Amino acid sequence: MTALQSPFARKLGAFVALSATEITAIDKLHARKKQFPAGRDIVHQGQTNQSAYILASGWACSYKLLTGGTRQIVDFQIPGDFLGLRSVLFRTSDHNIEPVTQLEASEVLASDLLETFSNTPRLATAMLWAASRDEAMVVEHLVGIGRRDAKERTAHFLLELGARLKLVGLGTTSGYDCPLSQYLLADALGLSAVHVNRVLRELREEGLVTFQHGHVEIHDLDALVLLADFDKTYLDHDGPLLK
Amino acid sequence: MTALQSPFARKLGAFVALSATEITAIDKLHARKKQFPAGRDIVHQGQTNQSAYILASGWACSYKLLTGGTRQIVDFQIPGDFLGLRSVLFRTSDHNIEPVTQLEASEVLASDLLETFSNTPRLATAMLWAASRDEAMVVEHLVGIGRRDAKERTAHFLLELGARLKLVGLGTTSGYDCPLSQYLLADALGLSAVHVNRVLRELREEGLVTFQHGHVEIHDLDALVLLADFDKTYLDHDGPLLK
DNA sequence: ATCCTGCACTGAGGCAGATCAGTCTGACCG
DNA sequence: CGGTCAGACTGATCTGCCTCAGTGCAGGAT
Repeated sequence: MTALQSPFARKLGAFVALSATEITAIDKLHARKKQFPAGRDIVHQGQTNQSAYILASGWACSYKLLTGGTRQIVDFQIPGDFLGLRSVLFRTSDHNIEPVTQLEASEVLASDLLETFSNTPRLATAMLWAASRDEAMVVEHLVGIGRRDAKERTAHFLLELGARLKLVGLGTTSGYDCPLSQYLLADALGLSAVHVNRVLRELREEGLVTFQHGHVEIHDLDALVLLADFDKTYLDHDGPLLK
Repeated sequence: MTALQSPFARKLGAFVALSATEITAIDKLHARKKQFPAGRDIVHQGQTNQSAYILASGWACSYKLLTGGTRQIVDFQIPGDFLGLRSVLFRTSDHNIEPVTQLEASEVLASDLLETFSNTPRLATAMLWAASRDEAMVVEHLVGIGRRDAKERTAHFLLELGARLKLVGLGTTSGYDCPLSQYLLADALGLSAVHVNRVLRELREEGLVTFQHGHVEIHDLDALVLLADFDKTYLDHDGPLLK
């Protein structure tokens, strides 16, 4: 797989039209491929001098732990996503990253990243773009948890995930495979697992969307978008923004 | 006021040691100073080709509106903060920005920003740093709204605000001036104004913190930090990270 | 001097969603 | 082949916070 076809390069290319030199620089970031088993955290809160990773295959989630044992999942990462950018920019990590499935990722050292920025500065701009998109998603989650009720929130979550997966070719408008358990969903949506179960049943019984056996099937996209007050402009745009 | 003394330059300087050329570039971004009255939005959701602003004095808030009329305030901005970065990076804004007080800000056009990045690339890296810090704050709010109860959340909010203001010289460990009404607080914390009032009273009666007449007075920092499970590492670090 | 408006503040009652305490199913295993 | 273990699922009960419907007070307008 060449860099241009890697999900990560495709994502950056959507923001900044990439030159041959820049593609080579991205290639170099992919040098150190590693495998991780599901369930064992690869980054811990408070850990210092941590590497970052570019996710090639599998799903991960980033979460924060509170004293009291509860956790809040901030976001899920899918292939092409950058893991732990903040852990390397600041020297210490403020969150944990746990593989949801077995996963394959390229390790990126802090020095690699800063060197890449200094040699191919447009990639720093591209990363700023990508980070801003991630921030927009976190903001959307914040709004969801603060102001949407359980059903709207769940619907919104499933729609956003679908839109993201479609962008990297892992889903269609009508559905996608999703390895998340209801427990993980609960930790992300700020609900109890019990309630997630109930809400999923309601959405299913109303003929909007089915999430069973690791597969999400969207039956009535329009009704779902309406229910969730979903606006995908924050994920989407056409063509590189910087030539 | 020279750029080095402007809160914005001070903030970027905390991430990347700035050269004379870079300081001049920041100076140029401050060329177009503007005034805005309190209460009238300066950026609207869905607006395209919007400028960004560097806040020189006064407070603002960024929020999202939901169909249904409720809003969620995502964050407050204080002097030195960058307003509407996402509105210029993506061509359309996904949020609103409202001045909380009368404010003074320098307008930054999308072209100015991209030109600055291309001429002084290290500033793109510095902005990536600043944006990541902002994201860390949004993540902290997400965790707060998802997993902290009203009292913890309010305490955490007041502590974070204090830490941020201290960094730009507008507050001390024992207190700071704060022009936010309980209604604004409610919109930010995902509570009703009524409940904010109750929580503030409880915090006051327990001798932890007083918020009255536009001033926050922290009486028992340690107890407050304990209650809120507050960890300021995500805001703090010593010295530029990139020489 | 009084009215008016905005903000702080209070109590009663209701509901969304949590918690508890289970059952049921299918996958894996010795 | 039964044992066990994780995840999906359910009903009963509890609770945090909201909503509604107010009062009190200060500063500015008339």
